Amino acid sequence: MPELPEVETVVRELRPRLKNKKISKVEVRLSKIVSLGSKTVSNIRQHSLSKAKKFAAVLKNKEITDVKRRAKLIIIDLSGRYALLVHLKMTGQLIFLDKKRLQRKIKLLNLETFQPVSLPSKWTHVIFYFTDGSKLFFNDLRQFGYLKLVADNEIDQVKELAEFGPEPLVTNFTIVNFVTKLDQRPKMKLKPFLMDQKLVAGIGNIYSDEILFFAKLKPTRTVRSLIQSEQARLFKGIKTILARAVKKAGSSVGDFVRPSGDWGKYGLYHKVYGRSGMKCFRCGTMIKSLKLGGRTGSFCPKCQK
DNA sequence: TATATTGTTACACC
DNA sequence: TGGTGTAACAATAT
Repeated sequence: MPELPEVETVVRELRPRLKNKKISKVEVRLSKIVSLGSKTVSNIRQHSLSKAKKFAAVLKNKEITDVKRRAKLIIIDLSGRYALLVHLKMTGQLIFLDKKRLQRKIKLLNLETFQPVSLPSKWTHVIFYFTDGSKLFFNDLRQFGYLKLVADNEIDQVKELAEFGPEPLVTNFTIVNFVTKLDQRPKMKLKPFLMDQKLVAGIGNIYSDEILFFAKLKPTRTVRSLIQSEQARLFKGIKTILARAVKKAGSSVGDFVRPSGDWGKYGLYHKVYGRSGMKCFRCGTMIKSLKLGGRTGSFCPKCQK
């Protein structure tokens, strides 16, 4: 499940590979995955083209100038004042294969079945072809992810981009900013608070569980109930856990793989996520699971107060 | 076959 | 008006 650390990993590994590459062709195999901003559409002269054809037509011959991240959204900057927004949602993948690896017909391991799969697979919905012979594959088992092509002058109108809260890992996100956010939502429970993209950007189910274990706080505690030292621990937890996870290239839970096909290694360090029914590494108590707002979370009933 | 999965949004309620 | 909580939605595997 790609959250901030996984998306950051994808961006860091794609940036040097994609920068200055020229797109020679885009193949859209499932049109519901792609969309275009209204200004982008109005720039296209051939009105009769299908959405997928328009998408491919605009991208053809564009160069990639940068690859960035905001919250869990990947932003691929393009020449000609366009940007491609990519959201991986639950099961999206971006896999990059250069000419050499394509020729060797390298097979990637499916994380559920551990069977080798070659690309494109039945879950490959969009393929980017570059002029140097390399390819970028967008795969998505659940088909919840999307690729949205927008013009630079309409990027501010992308609602989700405008509404994201602060980036937790930037240095000017301080405890003071964080407490301001806490004060805005006194009644919320801690886990849903952490997962709200408008309050702090980029945290999902895995890292909310891990951050709360680090901070020794129960997911069901209300924001209002936190004393100052607990607010500080929670803030420290956000910074520490996310930074460690980025360092380990994220967690390969579910379908997440890096653009190289390699796994993220932070899953080895999970203390509570996915450990329901197992013993707490710290105190030996059985890790419990709970449902909050329809989401399953795990916590240690003894370590987290 | 019913269920679980997640980020996001729609909507009801106060 | 806006904070809050819940349900619904997308598609698939098991």
